[in-house]
Amino acid sequence: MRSKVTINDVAQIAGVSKTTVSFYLNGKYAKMSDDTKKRIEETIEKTGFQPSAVARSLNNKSTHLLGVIIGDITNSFANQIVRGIEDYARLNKYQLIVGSSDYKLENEIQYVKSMVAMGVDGFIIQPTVNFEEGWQKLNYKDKPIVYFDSPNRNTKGFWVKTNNYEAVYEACDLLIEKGYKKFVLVTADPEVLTTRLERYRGFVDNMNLKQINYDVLVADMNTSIEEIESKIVPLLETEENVCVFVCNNWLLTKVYQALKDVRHLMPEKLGLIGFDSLEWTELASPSITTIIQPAYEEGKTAASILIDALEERNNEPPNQILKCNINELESTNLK
Amino acid sequence: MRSKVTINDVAQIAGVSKTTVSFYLNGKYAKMSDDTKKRIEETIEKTGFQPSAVARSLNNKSTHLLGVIIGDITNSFANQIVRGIEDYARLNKYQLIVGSSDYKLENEIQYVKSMVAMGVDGFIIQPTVNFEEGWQKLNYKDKPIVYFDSPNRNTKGFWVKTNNYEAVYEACDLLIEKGYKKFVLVTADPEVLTTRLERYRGFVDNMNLKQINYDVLVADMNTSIEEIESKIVPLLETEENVCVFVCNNWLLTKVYQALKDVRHLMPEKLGLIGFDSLEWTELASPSITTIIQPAYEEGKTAASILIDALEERNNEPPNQILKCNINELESTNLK
DNA sequence: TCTATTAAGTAAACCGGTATACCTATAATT
DNA sequence: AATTATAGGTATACCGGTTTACTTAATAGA
Repeated sequence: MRSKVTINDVAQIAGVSKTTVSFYLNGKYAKMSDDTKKRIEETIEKTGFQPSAVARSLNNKSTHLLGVIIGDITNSFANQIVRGIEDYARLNKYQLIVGSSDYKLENEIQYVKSMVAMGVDGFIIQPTVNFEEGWQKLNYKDKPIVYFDSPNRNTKGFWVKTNNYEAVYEACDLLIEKGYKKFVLVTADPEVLTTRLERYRGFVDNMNLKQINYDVLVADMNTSIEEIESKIVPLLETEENVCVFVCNNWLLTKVYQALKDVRHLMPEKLGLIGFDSLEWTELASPSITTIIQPAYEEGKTAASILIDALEERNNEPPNQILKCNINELESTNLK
Repeated sequence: MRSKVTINDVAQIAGVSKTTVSFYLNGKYAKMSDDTKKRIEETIEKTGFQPSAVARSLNNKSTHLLGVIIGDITNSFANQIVRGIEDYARLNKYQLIVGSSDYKLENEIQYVKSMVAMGVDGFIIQPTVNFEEGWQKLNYKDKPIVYFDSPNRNTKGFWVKTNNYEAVYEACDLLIEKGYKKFVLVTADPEVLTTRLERYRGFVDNMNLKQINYDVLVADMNTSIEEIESKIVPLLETEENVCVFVCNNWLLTKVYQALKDVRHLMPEKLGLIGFDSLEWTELASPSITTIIQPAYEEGKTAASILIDALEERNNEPPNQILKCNINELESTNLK
C-alpha cells in the first residue's frame, strides 16, 4: 500500500499533468479552466493529498522553519518568549525547531549546525557572550538571525532587548528613596550574558553615584542555599534597612529559601526585589516585588523582525528595546 | 557568490563524482582508496560543506524531526516534558518541532497537518479527549505516535503515563494514618481527562473502603476563589482534622488563595495536598505536600519509545507507567 | 597465457515538488 | 484568407542528495 499520495498520483487521477496540479497548489489559476480546477480540487479532497514541504523546500530554499535556541525551555522567561515566537510564527505559516543550549556555546553551535542542515530559514537566539564569534566562523551569510538581549555587530544580525540597565537603575532609585540603606546584589556570572552585565552595571552605577554601601554576591546553579544564607543573614545584625536585589528568576527562588528564617523582617528591616514574573512571587507572604520583562512580547517582536526580514518587508526599523515594569508588592513596601 | 556549497561543488573540487562523495558521507568506504578518502575529507573541511538534510529527506523519507504537541509550553509540567524529550532526542540526532495546542482539538489537528507536511517522522502528544478520533480520520498510518496519559486503541499508538490511581490511593492511606478524619477532594471535571478520572477513583475507592467521610468539589478555570472558600472554610467549624486533596496544579493555586485566612491552622486542623511540583509549593509557609509526577522522565521515556519505534529497535515493551512520588512537606505534617 | 575476481569509481534514475519554455487549438483582428 | 493573440495545458530541467547497475584496470588463479 502506498502510504503517501504524491503530486503525481493526483495528476494521474485528475487526468492532468503535474505541472497543472502544481499551478493549482500555488494558486496560479490563470492557465486553467474552471472544470480542470474543480477536478483537481476534488481529487485532492478525495485522496487527502498534502504536498511535501520537504520536496518544496528543495527548490524554494525556504522551509518556513525557524530555529529557536534558548538557554533552557524550562525557564519561565524562556518559555514565554518561545510562546510569543510560536504564536506570531503560526499566524505567518512558520514552524519552530526549538533547542536548549544550557547557556553553553558548544551547544549553541551544535544546534545552529544541525538546524542549518535541516534548512531553517533563520534564527532567533538568546546567545551567550561568545556566540557572535562562533557564528561568524560558521559563515552562514544568508541566514538572518535575531538576538535577544545582546546587540551584535553582524551585518545581518537583528536584535530585541529589554531596557535592563535603565530598569535596574530606576528600581534602585525607587528603593533608595523608600529608605533602604544597604544593598546586596545577587547575580549569576555577569560576564556570561549581556543581560546580566547590563543589570549589574545599572546597579553598580547607581550605587556608586549615590555612594551607597553595597555587596555583590555571584552565585550559580550549584551554589547552596546555605552559602547564600551565610552571606546575607549576618548583615542584618550590623546593618539597617538591608535590601537584596536578585538579578534573575532562578536565583530569586534560591534567595527566597535562604531567607526563610528572616522573612518576617520583610519589608521593614529587609527588602527583596527580583526579576521576572514567577507564579509564586504574588502568592508568597509577603508577596515579592519584581521587575517584569515583557517576555511574551519580546518573543513576538523577535519573530516579527525575523519574518519581515525573510519576506523582505521592511516596514519599520527592525531592532527594538522593550520596557520592563516594576511590579511593586509587599516585600519592598518600606514606608 | 554561491552562498551554500553542495555535494557537486565538493565533488568537482576533490576531482571525483558526487556518488563517491555521497559514499564518503555515509561512511561507505569500501569502494574508495585512502587517497580519495583523504582528498574528500580535506575538501569538505576546507569548504565547510554540510549536506542538506532537506535533500537527504527527499529519498530517505526520514527527516529526523519529531513533532511535539503539548497543551502550553509555558506550563511547567509541559516544558519539563519537552526538555526530557529534547535531551533524549538530541543524543539520537533527532530535532523537535514544537507546538502548543491550548488544549484545543482544532489546534492539535492543525499542527499535526503542518508537521506532517514538514515531514516529521513521528509524534509525541499530550492529547485532549477527542484527539484520537481526529487522528484516525487523518489516516497517517505510517506515522508512529506516543501519547501522554491517555492510553489509546490506535494500532500504532504508544503511550506513557503515571500511576495516578495508585499514587492517590497511597497518598490517602498516608493521610488517614496521619490522623485526618474528613476529606475534601477538589478536582476539575473527571470525565474530561483520563488522568483526572484515575485520580478521582483512587481517592473515592480508598475513602469508601475505609468508610471515611468525604466531599467532592468539582471546579473549573472560572470557579471563583470565594466559591472555593465558601465550600471549605465552614467545614473547619464542624469537623476535626480536615484534609483538602487538590487534584491538579492550577487548582492548587486557587485553593491556596482560598485558604488564605485559615492557613495558620495548617497542618494540625487543616491538611493540604496537591499535584505536581510547582516552584512555590516548597517555598510557601507552611510548605505544601504534593504528589510529584516525573515530568522530565516522562518526556525522556516518550522520546525513547518513539525513537525505538522509528529505528525498529524493540528491546522492551514500549508502553510504560511511571511512578509518582509524594513530596511530604509541612502542610500535612500532622503528628 | 587466458580467465575470473576484485578494487575503485561513475552514470543515471530517482525522491516530490517548482518553474521555464514550449505547444496546440480556437478566437479575434486585419 | 492569412495572421495574431490567447486560453489551456504539457514536457522537461532542476533542487541536492542516495542508490543501483555498470565500467574499467589491475591482480589472482588455473
